[in-house]
Amino acid sequence: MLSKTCEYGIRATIFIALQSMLGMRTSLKYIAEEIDSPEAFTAKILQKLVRVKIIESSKGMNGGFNMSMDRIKSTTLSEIVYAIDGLDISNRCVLGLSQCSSINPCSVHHKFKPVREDLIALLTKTTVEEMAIGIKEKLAILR
Amino acid sequence: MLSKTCEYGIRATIFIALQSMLGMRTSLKYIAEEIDSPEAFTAKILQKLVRVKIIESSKGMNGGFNMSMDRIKSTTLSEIVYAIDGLDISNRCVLGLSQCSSINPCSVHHKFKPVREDLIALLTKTTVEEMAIGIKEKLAILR
DNA sequence: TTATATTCGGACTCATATGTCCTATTTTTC
DNA sequence: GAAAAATAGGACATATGAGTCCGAATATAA
Ligand code: FES
Ligand code: FES
Repeated sequence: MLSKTCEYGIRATIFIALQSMLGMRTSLKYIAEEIDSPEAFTAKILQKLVRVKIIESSKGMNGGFNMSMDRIKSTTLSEIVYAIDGLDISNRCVLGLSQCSSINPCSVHHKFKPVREDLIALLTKTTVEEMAIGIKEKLAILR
Repeated sequence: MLSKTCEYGIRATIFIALQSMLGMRTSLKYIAEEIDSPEAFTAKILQKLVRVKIIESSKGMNGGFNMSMDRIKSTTLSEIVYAIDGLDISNRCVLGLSQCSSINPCSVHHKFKPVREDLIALLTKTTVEEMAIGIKEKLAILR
């Protein structure tokens, strides 16, 4: 469904947002511990998220990653997924046809379309803020 | 979502079913042409489907693959997916937590659960027969 | 019985995803 | 200015998924 890269990326973003909401910058090391991910690999993913400006980083002592309140409120799951895994999740034919189209549909296209639309709605409507609050309120976990 | 192996496996099964409904056994070569898949790789996938008895094979001249009318009617998409990709699609946490559970949910569990249930319903309720008829009626394509 | 057409299955290759390591760069603290 | 603490980024390593090759087994037809 999602690549591991993407899974780590989402969990890391949620944790960074949570810390940012408490006014704190977070180090890679702490992030990797808290989301139970390989540190060096997570570093690569965070670099990517910095480049697309979903999160911010600062080097040096007391450096680390953070997210602006604006970004926390406006960033949706879909942006993270698209940045890391691309558009396949919204576009790709379930049966692997080179194009997914209602005009030349595969054998499950018509049944699958609404399910996929629900999935896309989930991604585009779920904000990082919402997820971070879920963690804060202990309604969800990150590891 | 589905592995390529699984995509090829499903498309091959649909085509074998279609041919079986016309009373014909189908050779690997013809299957690979019709579903636009690499022949040797498809062979491996079909071997697996034979082992789990979703399709049948016979060697030698005029050999090939076929499916009993019983199997065509009773086999669902989910059986093919589970046989090839395993249960991950129904079980795995979207955010990669080691367990997906409502008691210790990840940040999207509650929103994702109904979508996944719809997906599982799609898989368990869609029969090979239904898909083969769709191809026969030219309502869907295989390549 | 021999030639031919087919699947079976093991060993291999290739591509991509996942993950590690090491050095450079930047920033803060002393 | 030097030491320390952090991210950046390239090169490398490993695992898995995707795909190929080839000989063995089997069935049919002449
Ligand atoms: S054509 Fe296959 S999902 Fe749309
Ligand atoms: S816990 Fe993540 S999807 Fe259920």
